[in-house]
Parts: sequence; C-alpha cells; structure tokens
Amino acid sequence: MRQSHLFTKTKKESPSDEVSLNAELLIKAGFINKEMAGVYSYLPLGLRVIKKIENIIREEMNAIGGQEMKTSIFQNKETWEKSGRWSDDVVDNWFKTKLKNGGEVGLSFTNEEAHANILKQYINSYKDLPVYPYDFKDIFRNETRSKSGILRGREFYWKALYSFSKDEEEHNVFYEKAKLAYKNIFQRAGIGHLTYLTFASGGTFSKFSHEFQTLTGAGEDTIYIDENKGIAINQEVYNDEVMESLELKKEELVEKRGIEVGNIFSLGTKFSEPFDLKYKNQNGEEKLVIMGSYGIGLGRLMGTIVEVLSDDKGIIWPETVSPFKVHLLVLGNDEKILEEANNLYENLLLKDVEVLFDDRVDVSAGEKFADSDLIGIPYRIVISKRSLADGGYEIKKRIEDKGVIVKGEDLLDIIVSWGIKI
RNA sequence: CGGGGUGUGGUGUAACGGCUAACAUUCCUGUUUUGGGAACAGGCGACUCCGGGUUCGAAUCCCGGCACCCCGACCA
Repeated sequence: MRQSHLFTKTKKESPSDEVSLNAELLIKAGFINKEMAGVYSYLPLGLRVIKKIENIIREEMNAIGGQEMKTSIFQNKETWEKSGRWSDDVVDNWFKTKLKNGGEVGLSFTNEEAHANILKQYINSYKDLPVYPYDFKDIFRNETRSKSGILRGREFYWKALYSFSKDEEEHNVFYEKAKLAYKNIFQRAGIGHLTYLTFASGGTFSKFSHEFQTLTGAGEDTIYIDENKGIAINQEVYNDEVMESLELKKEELVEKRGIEVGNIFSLGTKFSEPFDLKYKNQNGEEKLVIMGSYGIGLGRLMGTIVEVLSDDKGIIWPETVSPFKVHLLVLGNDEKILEEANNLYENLLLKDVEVLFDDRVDVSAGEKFADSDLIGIPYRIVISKRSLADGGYEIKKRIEDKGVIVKGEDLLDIIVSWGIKI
C-alpha cells in the first residue's frame, strides 16, 4: 500500500486521555481511534493486525477440528432464560435493548447459550460427536470500569470455541489439544516467551480453569510463576492444595503481574442440562453432552503485544502480526530515485511481499524514519541518493540500529534469508 | 459502585477574577530544503464540556450534571 493513500497519519503528541502504553502507541501511530471509554475503532493499519491475529487463531482452531461459524450479536431472551442468565440480577453487564414490538434483545456478552442452542438441533446421536464450533465476533459488556486501552473494553472482538463431547474422557483429550493450540497461537503471535499456562479459578462453572497469562506490568492479575516449568498459579487459587497438585514448590514461585490473553475451561453439563442437550449412545441410552469453552480476545492480544514489544520510538511488531512485512521509504524528490523506488515497490507486490511504501513527497527523511519506527513494521528498506551512491538499498530490521546496503538484484534473496515469508 | 484527578482550536499545552483567550503542532499558500520529527513568510481553525449561580466583569470562584483517566470493588 502507498502511504500517500493511507488516510491515517501519525501524531507527535500523546493523547491526554490515555495513560496505557498500548493505547498511546496505537493511537499515535494511527492503528485505532478512541470513540469513548472502552470503545475503539480499528483503522486500516489496526485492522490488518487484527486480521493477522485472526488468521493465526483460525489456522490453529481448524487444525484441532474447529468449525468456524458466525453467531448473531443479538441474543434471544428465551434462550438465556433457559440457562438462568437473562436476569440483570444474575448478569450485571448485559447491554439490552427494547424491540419496537415490545420484546427485548440482548447483545452477546458471551456465547455458551448461542452455541448450545444451535447445536441442540444437530446433536442426536453419538455419531454426531464430538464437534467443535467456533466463531469470531464482537462482544459487548457493560463494564463498570473499562481501562487500560484495548485491554479491557466494553466492546471487543473475540474468538470463542465450544467443545461438545460424549464424555469426560473425550472432553479431556480435546482439552489438552486446545492447550497446545493455544500455546502455538501465543508463540506465533510473538509473545510465547512471556506467556504462561496458568492454573486459575473455574468461576461458576467448574472448580478450576486454565488461563494464558502474559507477563506485563499492565496486567490485571497477580500470578505466581515457575520459570523452569513454564507454568503459573493465579493468586485466586494460590494455596497449598493447588501447589501440591501441580507439584510446585512455594520457594520456586515468583510473583508477577500478568494479563489474561486466553482462557480455557471445562463446562461439564452446566449448559447441556438446561438446554436438554443429549445424545443417544450405542446402547440407545440418553446421555448429556460434555462441554468446554475456549476464548481469546483479539483486541486484548493485540494490545498485549504492544505492551510487551515496543521501545521509546514506537511499536515493534512481530513479523507474524505486523500490518506489513516491509516498510519501503524513498527519500528526496529526485525523479530517477522515485522511479527506482516505484519499480521496487511494484516488484515486491509481484512477489506478494506485503509492503507499505512511503512514497510521500515533501516529507523529510527524519519524519519518515520517525513514522516508520512508530508504526513498527519489522523490516525497513530505504532508497535514497545516499543508498544508491553506496551501491543499492539500505535494509534494516526494526529491532536493530544499523542497516546494511544491498544491491537491488539481491534484495529479495536477502529478505528471504531474513525469514520473511513471501 | 466507592475514592482521587482532569475537562481550553483537530492534537498537546498556557493564561492573577480584568485588553481581541496565547504558544506549539496539524492543516492551507509560497520560497527553499530531503539520512533522524527541516527553515522562513503568510493564512484557516475556539460559544474555554453542558446547565445554573456569584460578580461591574468568569476559561478562572460556587452548585449541579456529563465525559475522560487512575486506584479499589466487580469481571461468563
């Protein structure tokens, strides 16, 4: 994409109404726009990051048998009354609205009911199980206090997968697969080294659950990590019994702050009972389906990446989620140089390299560099009078201070050798 | 929901109760410039969050509301 066509611009000043690092950088660099507390719009650059994250998650979910669908944002009162979660006395963060004809609808704040209600129509026999439907959707929660930029919003985009299994054993097999898939996701998203599988409370559904906690001071949870084993315990279940069951020793645990980037837990028959979600086994007996829940907030994941991967100049995107792979800068207004930059841009496009081309004229070199650092694309290529005099183009990684000059014809090879997928 | 803080051009800030609300940035015009947020000149842009009140006079003081940020509570 040509940067001269990109409608967003970077800002020099940090927003006065944001303290959190993720919001500050994402707003300054033009990835998101704040609409109100806890509500953000995703601009072209930000949406590209979300799509990258979405694709990673999609691949990992499909790999363990997930089937993507799209459930409606609108939630039916009757469906939720079955599970007892319609009442505001039970769930206090519903967004609800009246229908013209007198009825009421709610906006999804979670998805168990929606999935269970749909699957009830299709699950009759043991032959129909197991199944793993999931969706990406916008979720709405009337938080009393949203905070920390895009880490806790009133509206957020998430992936929710629900597992429907015949029995505990089958459920457990999938649960372990999901754990690994989640590990892969955070690894691929560039924060695997900071993310710990964390033993946590199961809330109202089950005794325990597993969270994926990424270490950052911006986190909301206190966790106790065992760095060697790579696992952690959430403060809420930090007790002798849990430590013993996990074979963890108190002396080896370190207290840290973490942000929950993913959460998986067993639902048992919590929802299959009220929805009468049963199947007939081989003996013709009716059995309740065993469910599990697996969620990831994409915006929160994006915000977490920014929280942990940046420097004083801006964001440092991992290649896998960066809006573009390469940031191509042309300096000066020399016709020949502009033409050469244009040719390179076209060639990169032909090779399917995702490139943001800073083709803006009348923008100083310093400003282009500053913008490039702020936006945080992992590879930067500069074409200028100087680079051509030195024999070609300068290519530099965002995380490094010095670039190298390469000949034009070698550029693609270099990019490949540096691990850019094209 | 409890506590604390802040609301001024698009953005970031300034202004003792007293001149036409100032500066920077963004944006527009022009000239010059192009390897780390360039220089000069000119210009556009504000019912100072909203509603009341005090005062000769309010961005400034008082009351109420709203919004935003932070701490806590809450967080399927």
